[in-house]
Amino acid sequence: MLTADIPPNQTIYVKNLNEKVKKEELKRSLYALFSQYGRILDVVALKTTKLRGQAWVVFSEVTAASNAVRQMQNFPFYEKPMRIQYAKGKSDCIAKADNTFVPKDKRRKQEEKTEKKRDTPQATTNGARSDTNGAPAASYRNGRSNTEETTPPNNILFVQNLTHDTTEDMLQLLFKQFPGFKEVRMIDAKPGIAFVEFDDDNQSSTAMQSLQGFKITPQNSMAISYAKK
DNA sequence: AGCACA
Repeated sequence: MLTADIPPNQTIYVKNLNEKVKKEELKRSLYALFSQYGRILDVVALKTTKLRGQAWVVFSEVTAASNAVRQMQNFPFYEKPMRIQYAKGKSDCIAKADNTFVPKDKRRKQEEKTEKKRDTPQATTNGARSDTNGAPAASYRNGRSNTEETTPPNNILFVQNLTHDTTEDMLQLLFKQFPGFKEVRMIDAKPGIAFVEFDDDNQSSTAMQSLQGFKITPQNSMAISYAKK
């Protein structure tokens, strides 16, 4: 009965939204509002009778979702207090990145008790996301959002959420347009990520800001952070 | 109230 016994999910489910707001505007506003908590990979909203007034916001990190659930709870949004929970299932855009995406035909009994995945994505080389996991953290402050508050600047960027067929050449095309670009490095054993090196921190930062969230496919946005030293 | 990805 407790609506809070849903396990953490990098996607949040938002309800009690003002149904008069048009879908595109709603999505843009949700994106803007929740961006302060981390990288948003997707926002889903449908206006069907069953689904209006609700939306899903997909973050690149579960910790971002956790902070959003806590801190934006009851936030007055278009005159109505948002009700936020973790989503019950995995978003398609995540499943696609996972390679666990199942088209809607086998969707019936996918009740496999998530046993041991051999491709244990355990390798969160991502960088110790020392997010405030339990502490209310600085309340959302509007304005210049410093989304990269976790890892100190580095001339090397860490790129995540790439599709598994992304090549160094593709990334080079994107990053070489920025001054100071040196090289792209990928690791065969770890598909989906890459390191991109620049001459200095300022140049890497510029590239990061410009390409942050860049969609390599309609449903895959690159998540860029500084590499760990 | 309502948990999807047209």
